[in-house]
Amino acid sequence: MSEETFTGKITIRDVAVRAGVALSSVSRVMSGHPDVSLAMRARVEEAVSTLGYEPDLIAQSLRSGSTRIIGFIIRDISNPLYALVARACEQELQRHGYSMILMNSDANIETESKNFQIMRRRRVDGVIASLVDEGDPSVKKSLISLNAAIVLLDREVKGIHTSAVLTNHYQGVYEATKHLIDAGHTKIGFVTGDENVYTTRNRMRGFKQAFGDIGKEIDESFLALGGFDAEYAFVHTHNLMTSQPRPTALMTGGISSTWGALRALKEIGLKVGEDLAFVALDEWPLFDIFSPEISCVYRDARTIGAESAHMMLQILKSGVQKKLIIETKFTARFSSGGGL
Amino acid sequence: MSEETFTGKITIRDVAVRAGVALSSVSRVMSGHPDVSLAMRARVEEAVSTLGYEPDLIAQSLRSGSTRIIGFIIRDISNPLYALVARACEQELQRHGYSMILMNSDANIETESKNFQIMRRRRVDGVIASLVDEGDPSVKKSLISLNAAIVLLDREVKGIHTSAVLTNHYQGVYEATKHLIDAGHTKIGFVTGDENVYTTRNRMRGFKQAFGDIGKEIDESFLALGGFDAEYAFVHTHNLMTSQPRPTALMTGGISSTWGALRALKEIGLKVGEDLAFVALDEWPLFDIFSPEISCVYRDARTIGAESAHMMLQILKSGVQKKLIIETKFTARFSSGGGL
DNA sequence: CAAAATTCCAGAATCGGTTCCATTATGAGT
DNA sequence: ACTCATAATGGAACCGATTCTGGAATTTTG
Repeated sequence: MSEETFTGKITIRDVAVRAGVALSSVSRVMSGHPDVSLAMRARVEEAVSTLGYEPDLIAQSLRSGSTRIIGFIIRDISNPLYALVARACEQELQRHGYSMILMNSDANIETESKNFQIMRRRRVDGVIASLVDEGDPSVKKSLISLNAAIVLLDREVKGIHTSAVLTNHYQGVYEATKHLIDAGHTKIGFVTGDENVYTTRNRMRGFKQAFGDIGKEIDESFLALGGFDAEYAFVHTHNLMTSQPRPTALMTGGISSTWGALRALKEIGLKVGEDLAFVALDEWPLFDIFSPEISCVYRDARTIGAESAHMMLQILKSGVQKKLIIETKFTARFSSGGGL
Repeated sequence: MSEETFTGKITIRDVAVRAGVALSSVSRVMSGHPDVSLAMRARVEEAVSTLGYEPDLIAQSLRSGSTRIIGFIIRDISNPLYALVARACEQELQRHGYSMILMNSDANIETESKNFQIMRRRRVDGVIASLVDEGDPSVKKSLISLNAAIVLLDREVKGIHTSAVLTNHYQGVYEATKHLIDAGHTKIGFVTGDENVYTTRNRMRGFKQAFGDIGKEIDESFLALGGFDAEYAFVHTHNLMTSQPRPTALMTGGISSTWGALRALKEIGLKVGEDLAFVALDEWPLFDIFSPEISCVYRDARTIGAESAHMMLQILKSGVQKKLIIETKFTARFSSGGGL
């Protein structure tokens, strides 16, 4: 009685002593090994429940080589889209007995590299990541030396075969651009991150295709593909919209970019849906209370999160790697009118 | 050469062999123990760098008893305020060699309880948590049996002394309410979560105080304190604003509540700042591009995150527990006008 | 009823480190 | 030169589990 009250940490040893059996027998009972008699099972279970024994996951990890931890590396969890992905992913992992270690790379390739190193040293079973820059030479090394399962989020690394959840931005952006072109726009600004990631390249494909359809080239001077952060979008939206000639329509890729751009437009005094046509790529849950309503290309973040977890679990269980494409959908609202 | 290329995992043993010294010596060099000669240090370091040895954190954890992992349990990471807290916290922990395991309790007391159990079994060094319900009997047990450092976010648990980062909601809500009362409002609706958490109780104190100042009691029928989720806020805002008599002003506590309430108002067709005065408790980063602009009570999420990490590190280092109060600030904008 | 097969369990090795202890080599003190 | 303190090192125990091996007890078989 008094022992149970005061003992700091109950180990398998304590259980073995209490039940009067060997360590190995306790282990067998706990893991459901067949070589266990009914009497043995009963004795051990009695001891386990009265002592309140809970196996130590650290010790199990060391011995088994599996930590049941999945790393999750993204640019910034405070981006609502990533937050939704992370949440859905974590729930799904939790359900299968895995925990998630979260790290923000902060759009910094060195931070990301360190994150991978820590994941490696922590011996995580896998990493789900949205890389800062697919092309950086350090990335390939990080992924290989990680020595764990990998699922990429909207990324492709040349020369390495990994599972990935990709988004069909192409379709949504194509439709959005076509929508603008059909309305009469040809001077369309585009503010988003660098082409060193799949996301931007895939979006640009859709953008170019829509122009190609009418036999036109895009005007490079209306492009600002330098960063996903709000600050970059703010500055370049400001520049674009105060230059001559200025775009009559604007697309922004990523929620932070959209935020930065909308701030710039507000400061300049341009009203979306009136003074210019505006389309956001990636929708954010609270967009629906915006006024005027924002036209956007939607993708389901929850599905992305849940599917990335599934793919991870599948690799861990059966080694099967695959790519999954998530569809996007353009919805025209008030903001993509006007501007002409 | 060929060994280095093919070997799967390099252990301290490999290093010891390569350097021709004992395991314990390698360990001493790695940990910076003083009992190491210059020659020894050089030999070991040579071996370490040519083999690319990295100590295994699992093994270190098992032996040392410290995992250098901090658990982070919140209702929902997709709440932007929590996301900002988590991000700042993670950065600060990372900087000091700690990693963060993230878990969403999903506003569910049982999920939260399981989360604590897993944290315990993973032997995390500490947990930073925003509890679902301070009063639930299981919570106290969870916290005690966790056997780790604890920092609570905006929570107080009776009978347990823990560190905590608290917010002075009182002041901000008091000012906001006074602002509405001064404008002539007496029928003020309040939609937020349950009083089983410090956050709501502290907010209600400010709310009541402002009424007390003018010798009035609050009207309980305008209160809806049942949940922080958007759905609850949507339903109860709808109810409140379509009943007779209806409030002329509305306050919502928490970003999800604000979202749900704004959706309901939009659906009903009531314009904030005109048809009713509106104040949001908790501001989120993208508020600034809203139109009309929302009056709100602000608290700095980044500071909360960074400070919670600091407090955690301090407990771990020196065992010092303390409470910290974060101030709030009410800013009147367009939305809190009108309604009369 | 003896031999063979089965069932069940204890003991030891192992995962990859850290740390205590004993031992040897070195230098200082007288 | 001899003792004593000090510095540096190797060896072994240990953290808390899992799993392999071998043997005892029990059951099946000829």
